[in-house]
Amino acid sequence: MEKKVTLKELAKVLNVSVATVSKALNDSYDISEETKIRVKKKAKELNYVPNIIAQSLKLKKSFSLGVIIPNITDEFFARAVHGITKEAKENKYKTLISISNEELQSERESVDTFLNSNIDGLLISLASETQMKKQYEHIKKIQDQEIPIVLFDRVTDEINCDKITIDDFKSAYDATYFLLRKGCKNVVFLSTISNTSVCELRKKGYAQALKDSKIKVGATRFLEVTHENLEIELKKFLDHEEVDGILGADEHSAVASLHLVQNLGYKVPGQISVIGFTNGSLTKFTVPSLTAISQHSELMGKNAVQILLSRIQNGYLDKEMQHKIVQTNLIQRKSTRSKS
Amino acid sequence: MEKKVTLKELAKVLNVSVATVSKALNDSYDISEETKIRVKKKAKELNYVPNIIAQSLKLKKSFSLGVIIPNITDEFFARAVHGITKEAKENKYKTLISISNEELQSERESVDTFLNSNIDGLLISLASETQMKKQYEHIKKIQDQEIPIVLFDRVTDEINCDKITIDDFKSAYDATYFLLRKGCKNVVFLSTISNTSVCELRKKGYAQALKDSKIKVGATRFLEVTHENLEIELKKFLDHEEVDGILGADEHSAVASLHLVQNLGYKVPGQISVIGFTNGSLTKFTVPSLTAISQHSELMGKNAVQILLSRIQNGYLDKEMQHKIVQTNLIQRKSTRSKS
DNA sequence: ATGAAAGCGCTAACAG
DNA sequence: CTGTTAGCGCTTTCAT
Repeated sequence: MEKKVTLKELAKVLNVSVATVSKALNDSYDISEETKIRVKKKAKELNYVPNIIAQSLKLKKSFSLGVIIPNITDEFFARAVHGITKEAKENKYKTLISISNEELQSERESVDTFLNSNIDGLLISLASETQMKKQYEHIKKIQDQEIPIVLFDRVTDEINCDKITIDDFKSAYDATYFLLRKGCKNVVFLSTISNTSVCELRKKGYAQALKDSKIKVGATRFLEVTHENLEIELKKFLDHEEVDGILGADEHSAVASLHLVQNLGYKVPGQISVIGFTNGSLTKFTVPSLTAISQHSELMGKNAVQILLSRIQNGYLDKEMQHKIVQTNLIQRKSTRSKS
Repeated sequence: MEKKVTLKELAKVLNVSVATVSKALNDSYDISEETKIRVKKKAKELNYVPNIIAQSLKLKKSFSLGVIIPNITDEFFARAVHGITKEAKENKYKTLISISNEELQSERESVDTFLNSNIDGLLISLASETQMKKQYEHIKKIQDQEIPIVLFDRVTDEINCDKITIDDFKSAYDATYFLLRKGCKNVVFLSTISNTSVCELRKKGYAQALKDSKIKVGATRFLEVTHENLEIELKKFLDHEEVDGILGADEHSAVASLHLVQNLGYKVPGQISVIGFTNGSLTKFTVPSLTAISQHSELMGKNAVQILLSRIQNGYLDKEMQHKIVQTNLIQRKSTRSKS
């Protein structure tokens, strides 16, 4: 085993003090060019790598960011994580990932772990249970330590911190409007992500679009289901109600409903049009391909890190908390009619 | 800001030494029951949390595992990460995640980061570029430090460490055999994950199944493409060749080909049957639903952590390296004929 | 049963 | 420009 070389050893070999070596390596002002070069050369030669743990202890800074996401199989979050890890890496930060599985308790545990790991900042998208129960003391606990937080996607007004989301209201509004413009009159809102802030905002956007419609359209109808009962609930619903458009609040509800209604004999988009949030990599392989709202999740992750790092570097209360909006766009495919 | 309480402060409040507090909290033998209780009570009262950084420095152990995966949008890896983080958390280990994006250089950088973060162990699924170029010095560098490694899914014989995979050969063999049994005669092997160990093994399994066939079947045909050119290459291929079965080496190739061949007018499963590796959550929503090989990726992640932790706890060279095989199974859906 | 002291590897006053 | 010293928070011998 190749033993790790420390500052002390470097110092001995170079016949200087530990302090000098440390300063030289950190490009301190008060070290001569000459010795800097000498030290750096030797450091490279002996394959010196600084011990981050020791640095952390001394500097009270761990160069690590905590990340908590509700789940990772949803491609939205998978891509967000990709953006996050990439941007963090480029800034020499490590990322500690924790998946809450939509559970409040799990989120609390992660916070505790992160807290005694001395993370420098936290990125979190809230679990549905957390949003439903409106329990945020664990988040406040982080803020008590003056550790900056960036909430992304699933946010709440009850926490004062930087935030980044899409414009859920507007995106849903636009998508609904799009369906109406194509001639749909009876659009239903379908979701498997009840109790999340994004779902609530999307519901409002959808409702407002119906309300603003100049032509007469059906009432607002919300169908909130789970992955498990989606099929049975939607079927029941279709038995009673006239439906010619579905707005899926998440990728799963869109893909699953697209599948189901066709199995039930409806033509898509002939009789029913479907639009879904989240433009996952498989949406283009459904039959027909799915019209979807692209959320640019990777970009959101990247921006979230940037905001967090700037907060870390400039101090906790440097300036007003910001809420950044990432643009979305509607990718038109074949699950919606092409003309009214 | 609520200041963090340290051992020193606890000691002062309790009128004992720092050493005593530390030992009491760690349930050391040579502390009286009485003081243990007293100390623990006070610790809880003052909300004491140990500083892991300091512990790490002292114990030369960071309680963190490094994880490197080739990508995260592939549901196989997303689920594996889920299994990993969950199992690690239950054992009080943190997970540092890095995505190599299939690039060797990125893998190297991650290794360096991990190395000076003093990870206690590494979980890695190799990037395709790494496997293609057979460059493993960065991995050896980890082993030089006697940090245990578990290779999962994408492995190589050139690294002596614990491994966990599915039986790629057998799974492909069985899937191919399944197609033949259903009457397919001209099965093509389609992959977008060329240059990976898993792809090579699956190719061999497929080839062997054709070879072992008692009835006369077409020759082995491998079609290795990228996400980008899959469509054009497969189309070209179908123009010249007779095909009544497709074995997709990865989810993407299966889903994309299922989609394409139907667009080209073939009936599935009437004229062409399709099987894919990785039983992602959307495969059941393709039309027709996709027969797939379930890889139990979450379980694989969990087991990988267990193996790694046992190696960490029992020492680097405790016993022979093991190669664990996770069972797969074929989920029969509608993209393959139901009888011959 | 408890405590004093050393030290993990590093940084940063401060002194020279 | 360089070195001495103290100390980050913790664990662990070794005395007592």
